[in-house]
Amino acid sequence: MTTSTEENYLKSIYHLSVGHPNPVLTSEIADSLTTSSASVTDMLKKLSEKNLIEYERYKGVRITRKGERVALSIIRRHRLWEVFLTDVLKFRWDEVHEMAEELEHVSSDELVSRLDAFLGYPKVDPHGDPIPDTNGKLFPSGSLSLAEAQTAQKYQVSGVSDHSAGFLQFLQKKGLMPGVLFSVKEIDEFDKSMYLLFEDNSGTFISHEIAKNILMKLYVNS
Amino acid sequence: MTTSTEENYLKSIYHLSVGHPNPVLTSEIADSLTTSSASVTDMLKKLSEKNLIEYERYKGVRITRKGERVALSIIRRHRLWEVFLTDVLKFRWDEVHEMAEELEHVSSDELVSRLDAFLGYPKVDPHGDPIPDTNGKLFPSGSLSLAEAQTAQKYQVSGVSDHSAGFLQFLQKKGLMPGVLFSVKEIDEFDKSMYLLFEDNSGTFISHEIAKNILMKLYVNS
DNA sequence: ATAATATTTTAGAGTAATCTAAATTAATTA
DNA sequence: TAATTAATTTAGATTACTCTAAAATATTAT
Ligand SMILES: [Mn+2]
Ligand SMILES: [Mn+2]
Ligand SMILES: [Mn+2]
Ligand SMILES: [Mn+2]
Repeated sequence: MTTSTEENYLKSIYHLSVGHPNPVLTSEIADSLTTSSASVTDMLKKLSEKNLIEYERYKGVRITRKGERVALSIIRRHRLWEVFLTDVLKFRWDEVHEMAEELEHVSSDELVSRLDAFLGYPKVDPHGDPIPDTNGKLFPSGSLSLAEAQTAQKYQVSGVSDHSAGFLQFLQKKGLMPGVLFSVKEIDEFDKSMYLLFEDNSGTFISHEIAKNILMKLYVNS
Repeated sequence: MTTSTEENYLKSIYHLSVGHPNPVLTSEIADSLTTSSASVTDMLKKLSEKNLIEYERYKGVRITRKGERVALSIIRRHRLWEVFLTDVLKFRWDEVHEMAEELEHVSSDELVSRLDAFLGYPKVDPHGDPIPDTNGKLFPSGSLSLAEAQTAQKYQVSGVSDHSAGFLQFLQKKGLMPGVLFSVKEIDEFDKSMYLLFEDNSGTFISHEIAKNILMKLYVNS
């Protein structure tokens, strides 16, 4: 039905769409897939023909419900495989993306659903991104940026908005992985840098630029 | 380096080669991959160019050491994924082949080696076929056909030579899976059909045609 | 509003894999 | 040995995806 290439395009278009009401531009897709605009135009015609996107030349592209369903199913597979790679095969969170990029195209639905069950129906992937359910429903995590954190509050790291291997390795080193509890001891009023305090009373210093790419939630004792 | 298609061709050529000293014929490859002879000829030229096979037109094809190494690495991946699918995700042995056929092309070597470790370094796949090691070494199982079984001997099912889903389901029903112990109660002198006796004193009847496609080993108490 | 610039599309071509039909070569039969 | 049959290869097309360069359209600046 859909080729791996079509799936990658749909995923890219979906990710570029979410939270942006305007149509996605040809050049944005080309950038995100590191391919030429000419190739993108060809593919847009093909996806449009299959009613997976709405495409008007020179006007950009909007994903349809049908296209979104395909995109979410690939995203589900991608994130479930990432959980498998970290939790079961013990890969680091900065190593799993490339492998999941291949595994997500393995076509069996039954395989995905058994994998989901084996992993214990995880809600988020190793980067804190939510895993769509079988019906393509995605529950928003309600996270906010660490840059918005206040002192005298307890927070929990819930994800990242920069997924690059370098950034992930940096956070690993700092101990800022999803799940980790912390409070903000001090915020510098000039450059907005922060000193974070962990549960064990150790701490770490992070710049505002870094903080912007870390997601967190207010932590409430259960 | 090698595309999925090239890998499938090499695997097919390898399987058709093993135990047959004569070169593999174009038509045999076409049959085994259900493709046209014209397509096979094209691919043979390409694989020959890459020194993965030795090809002389009209004379058939022989796999090189280099080609064999690639084939064995794909076979290793295929069989390890099959173990994962049966042992971990609890698929039946007749369901796993098609999925493994896709998973075997996922390229990460580190993934394969972690999977191997997670599975406990299995020696054989769910169908009793041996799993090549990292260096592409394949230890022959030393199995023989159930058709050669004698009465008053204790045997263990060790594999199959027919891998079709129908045959596997049939054996499942009969309780003749790899690992099962049995002895032969009776062999009909006219049609060579057999009555097999299991450990729990239950038994089953099988024709000579079926027996030929079941592999076994003499069982010695440890 | 016109010109300059940026973006997008089209044109034309290439690679990988596939097919059918025709031509070639090999094997079998008479 | 010659004719017939079978197997294999070549020729010519097709589909999916990609590229560069040129043409078309849209946006921005003067
Ligand atoms: Mn992908
Ligand atoms: Mn992820
Ligand atoms: Mn395969
Ligand atoms: Mn197998």
